[in-house]
Amino acid sequence: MPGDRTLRERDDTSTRLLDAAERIFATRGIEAASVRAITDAAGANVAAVRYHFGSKQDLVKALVERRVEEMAECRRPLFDAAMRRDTVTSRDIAEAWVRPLAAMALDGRGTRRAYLSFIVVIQGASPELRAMTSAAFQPQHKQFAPLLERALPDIPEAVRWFRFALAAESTVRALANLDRARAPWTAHGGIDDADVVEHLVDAMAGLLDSPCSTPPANRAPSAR
Amino acid sequence: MPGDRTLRERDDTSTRLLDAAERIFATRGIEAASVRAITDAAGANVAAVRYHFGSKQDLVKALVERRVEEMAECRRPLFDAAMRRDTVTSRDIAEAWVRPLAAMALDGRGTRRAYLSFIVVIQGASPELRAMTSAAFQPQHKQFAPLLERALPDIPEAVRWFRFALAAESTVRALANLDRARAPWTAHGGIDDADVVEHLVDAMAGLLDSPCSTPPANRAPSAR
DNA sequence: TGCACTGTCAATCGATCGTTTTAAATTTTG
DNA sequence: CAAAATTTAAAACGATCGATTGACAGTGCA
Repeated sequence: MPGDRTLRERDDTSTRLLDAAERIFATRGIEAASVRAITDAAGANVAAVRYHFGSKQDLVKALVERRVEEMAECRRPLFDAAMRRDTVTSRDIAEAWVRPLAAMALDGRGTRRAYLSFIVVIQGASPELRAMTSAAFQPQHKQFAPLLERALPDIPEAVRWFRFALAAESTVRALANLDRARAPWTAHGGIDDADVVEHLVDAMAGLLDSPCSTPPANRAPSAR
Repeated sequence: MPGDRTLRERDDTSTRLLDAAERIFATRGIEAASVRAITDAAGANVAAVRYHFGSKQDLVKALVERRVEEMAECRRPLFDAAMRRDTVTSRDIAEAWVRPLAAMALDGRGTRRAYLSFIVVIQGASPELRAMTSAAFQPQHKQFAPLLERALPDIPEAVRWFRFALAAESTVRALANLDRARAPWTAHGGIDDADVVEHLVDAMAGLLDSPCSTPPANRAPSAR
């Protein structure tokens, strides 16, 4: 069955552009990667970007959205299982967050390995692209709120969310470094990629579980 | 005493260039910030960058090194006090790492507040600038190794260092966001800047202290 | 006063960027 | 097959970039 889009990856110019862009953006950064470098790698003409996507920025948007739903579906069973538990632990949350990211970072199909690095470099790009990316992943973030409330009832809500956001971004960056040229800043010496995932789960769980040293009532407790 | 360089900040063209560059690099990123935007903000000519520093990249290097020693001196008393303790805790390590960074991020003098953001945007720049920055801060990283060994004797060394590098980079980024336009990704809703520092210490301590789920002997224990 | 040095300036270099136009080639469709 | 729609290709546009030049003004010293 030729043209089957579910099992076999397509080989359109459009798809080749997306794959080349995902890889080159991830390694060089958004601004440093010229559209000519991308079209050359894809074996296409410079004008192909305008024809298929509109502009360089629209190409970035298409790249972000290409895999958002894929990751949401990967996370859903983990997340639902955690929601169904009687007692939710920080480790449950950490696994539901990290595992789907790790699946993407360690995937061998196509250019999926580069996706997290691509998402990370967007955070260093224009505010408009940052906002677009955050909006695309916001649903997957927000759904963790009830889990956090059940796992960390003694932590103030603002601190809960601060910790989750901190750990969430940190794990994304750490997993992105598996594909990217490792930042010397976070050079994990001699740890297998698979073990990095386990250590990230440990780290995120420990970060969330840490006792809160500041008094919970910094603002006057409203009545009661 | 005119020209006193220890108490009063200078107002050279060179200094004005450094200050303007620190602020503009931090907000726009290294590549997106043109030397013309910097020289305009500094009230100088485009050629001033070449004359005083050599090139745009040399300007970045000069900016990094301007405050490295300043932060090392700020950290030294905290670090030495931790070294002199009989028992070292993860919280001691977290404070010795975070406090000097927070002092820089919350400083009101000059453009110091922008320095951490500037360091962060370098991590998204060229590999050469990244390597240069990492080398500049490497001494301050490496000195934590003996503290980590004493505080976390049951954690494998590679995991210890992985966790420290992860927490160290994460706290830098979080504190940089206090100056920068907050990334929506890590929007800390309604937490004072001073409280963010305390929450970061808690988070880093918890991250370091987390139990290690992977067996310590992944590689065969050599003899003994 | 004459000279060397430091610092600043306007002007411009070559290169590269994202984008656009126009037309040819290809595929689809009637 | 022929017309229509889709896709690709070459060429160039205007803009901006970092880097560089050479002239000009201020300074301190002989």
